Amino acid sequence: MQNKITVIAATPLFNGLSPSQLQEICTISVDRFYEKENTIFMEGDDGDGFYIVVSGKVKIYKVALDGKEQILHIYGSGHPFGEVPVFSGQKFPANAICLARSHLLFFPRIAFIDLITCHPSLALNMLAVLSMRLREFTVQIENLSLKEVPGRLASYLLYLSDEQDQRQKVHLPISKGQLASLLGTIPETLSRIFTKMSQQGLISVNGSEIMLQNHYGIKGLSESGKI
Amino acid sequence: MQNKITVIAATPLFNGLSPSQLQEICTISVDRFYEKENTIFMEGDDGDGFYIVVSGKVKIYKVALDGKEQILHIYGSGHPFGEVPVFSGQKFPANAICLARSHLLFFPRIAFIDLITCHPSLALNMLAVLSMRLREFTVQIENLSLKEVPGRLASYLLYLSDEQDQRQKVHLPISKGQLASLLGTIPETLSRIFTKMSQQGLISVNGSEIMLQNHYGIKGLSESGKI
DNA sequence: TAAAACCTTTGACCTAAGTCAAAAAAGGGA
DNA sequence: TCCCTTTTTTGACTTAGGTCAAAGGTTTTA
Repeated sequence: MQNKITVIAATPLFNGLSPSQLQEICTISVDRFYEKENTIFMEGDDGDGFYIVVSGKVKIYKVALDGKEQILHIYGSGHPFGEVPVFSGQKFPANAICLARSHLLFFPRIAFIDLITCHPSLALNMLAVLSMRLREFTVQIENLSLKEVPGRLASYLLYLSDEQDQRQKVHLPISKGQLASLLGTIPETLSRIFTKMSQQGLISVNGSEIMLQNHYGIKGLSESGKI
Repeated sequence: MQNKITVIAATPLFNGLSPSQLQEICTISVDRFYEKENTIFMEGDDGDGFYIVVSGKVKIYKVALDGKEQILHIYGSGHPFGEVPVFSGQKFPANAICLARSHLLFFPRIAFIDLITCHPSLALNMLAVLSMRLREFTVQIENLSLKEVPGRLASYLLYLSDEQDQRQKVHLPISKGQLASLLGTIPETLSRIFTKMSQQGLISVNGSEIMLQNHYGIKGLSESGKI
């Protein structure tokens, strides 16, 4: 299981831990394999541990009664998720499903809490992870409440540009339908906004490749939130 | 400073700590007093510690360029806030202002991290606090994205009903203008929805006293999210 | 390679909720 | 108590974005 210790060592959550501590962490983790579309957990389930993505892609989301969904996160290699029930003692607040064949590590609650209790720096790392997630949520709330859909799309494109370290061209890592759900809208609306932004010369779209033609204009749109 | 140790002892964050540990916590905390409308910190400021409300009321919020605001939390006695920069090492992700004369305790970052390092149960408590906050944010995102304004208001009234342990009558703890901002809308829209829900016999409104006439109907509205 | 299944786009239409303006009501000193 | 300020409500209007339906495109699979 070469992969496993490599991913553990590269995960920010385990930054700064000694090799023996990493080995300990590796020992308590359990490999879990999922096919595409497999559900990992559902809102309201009891959580007796959390996960880290080794490979694949995981979607964390909420659903309304009418079926509309809001994506909270999409996580790839190295990202932990599902920690809330571990520390709050409550149920999962959202659903998790695989968007691709995935290899996850599962960390059982009890063993992990023991580990945290002995290793303060692991506790501080986990506090940092949750804090970063809180920050991400404040951004998402700001986007949903204070920006219109074009502003949210502009923000997302800039986020991708930054993440992929590409100033000109970005690649959408998910389908446009899923992107609509991440941005709190529907595919039809997103499609129209891609068209409008193309007409305005801000971007040009070719499938899931987006050319950022006017970085400055996109930035303005993302900050003002309105057209 | 009788108040101070009493509040510290009653705060969930410090649950299960020994009297001597509580004393230690009391020692590192710094009293801070604010008038109504005083700013505590602003988005982008550096944070070198976090706060707990002893008395008064604090609003955590984001603002758009056009001045529209979205309230993230309103905190009263016993609630900690402003922890994100302490653990993430980044700036404050939102603004904090007092809605009334307030007495706060400030916990300097360095001293508190030392304390956490020595007391694993304090670390676990803080992890629980952040986890609960993540859960609250998922609810807020769900409300903003998957519910219409009447559904959000219904949810909020049920939340108050639960918190105030009053099945029939609830008291709005903030002005209707601030409530609009908490629910991600504007005062005019909120006012119209109060009127509509009254006409439907769900509630009756008398200033900031709301009678819940049809608990079952309100629940349905809050769950479906749509009228 | 054809056919099926799925994803994306376009068009026509509708509606929740925002904007602007003004009136009404409620607090808060002096 | 009265006046001034702030908050809340009401009305007329606009609009972002959702709904429904159908047409192109892609990708998968048999």
